[in-house]
Amino acid sequence: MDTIFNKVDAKGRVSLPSDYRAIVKELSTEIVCYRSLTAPCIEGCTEELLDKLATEIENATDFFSETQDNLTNLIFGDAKRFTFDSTGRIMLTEKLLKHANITDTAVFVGKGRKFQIWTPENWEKEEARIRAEVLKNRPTLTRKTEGE
Amino acid sequence: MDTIFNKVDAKGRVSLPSDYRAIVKELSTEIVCYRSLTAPCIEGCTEELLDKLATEIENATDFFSETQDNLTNLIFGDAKRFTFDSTGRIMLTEKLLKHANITDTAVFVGKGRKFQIWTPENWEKEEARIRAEVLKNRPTLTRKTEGE
DNA sequence: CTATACCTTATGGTATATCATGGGTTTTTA
DNA sequence: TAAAAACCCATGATATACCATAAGGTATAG
Repeated sequence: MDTIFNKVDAKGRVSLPSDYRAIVKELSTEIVCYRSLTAPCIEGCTEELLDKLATEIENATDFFSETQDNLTNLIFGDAKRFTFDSTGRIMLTEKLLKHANITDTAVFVGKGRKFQIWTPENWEKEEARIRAEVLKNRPTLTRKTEGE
Repeated sequence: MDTIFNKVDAKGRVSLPSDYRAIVKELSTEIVCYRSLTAPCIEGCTEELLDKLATEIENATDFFSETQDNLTNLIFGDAKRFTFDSTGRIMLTEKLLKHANITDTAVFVGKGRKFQIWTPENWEKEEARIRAEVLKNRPTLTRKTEGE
């Protein structure tokens, strides 16, 4: 949850927001990050969730389907474990940082069970885009959410 | 639940009205707040309610769908947990206060399972708008009740 | 019926704990 | 052996927890 702006220092270190850490901490001290398939940002989650995603893909698509191959290749070929130190920092790789265009500031955006990391500029644009998009389709959304 | 005016101090602290707290207190001491999509106000609810919404979205859309991506970003990127202390206060963030234009007074308005926080001025306008809306529909309402 | 005592709630202030961030040192590895 | 990564400690800022006071409301006793 929440959106948090943290600095990336000269060594490439960045603090994982404490709220984010809290979710993982009980189990371990590591998360998994990979390049987003659809946006110029990094995605992160627990390894547990990624495993779950793997089985979901296996169930959802044909065993021999090209789609499954592509998705698994893209995500699992890219995913890398990051352990955070006693102060809660991780060191992102060049590949990830470059994909998201991050240099000195990382924006952590909560997504429930996973999160994303953006540059301030790109996130600002993305947020505006989403808001416009959702407002346009609001009737549908309202019907769905009003169910509860 | 009625409408309650509370002060916001220099640090952004504001007392959650006791009636509102009572609903949550049995379970926990925290609520979730986020910017309203459609109005200049803050919305609040229990985390439970937000989780429910999240699972609904997960069920209604598939993992890689753009809709799911948009909704989870919008909801969880914006929402933040607020734990209230022994005196029942929470500390609202700059982002939330700014969105609602709140400086020194917060108006709490009950909305069933959730609530809203307005400035006195904006709430006055909103209430007038709602009243006008209801009056517009009054003929229909009257015919219905006269039938009994 | 009124006045007082008690309880709840809001609000102001303060201290403590937590977190993000910077720098230095050691250990690993390429 | 040089560079990078893991580890450790220091510090300033900030949020959180706690205490004290004030105000309003209710119940009970006189």
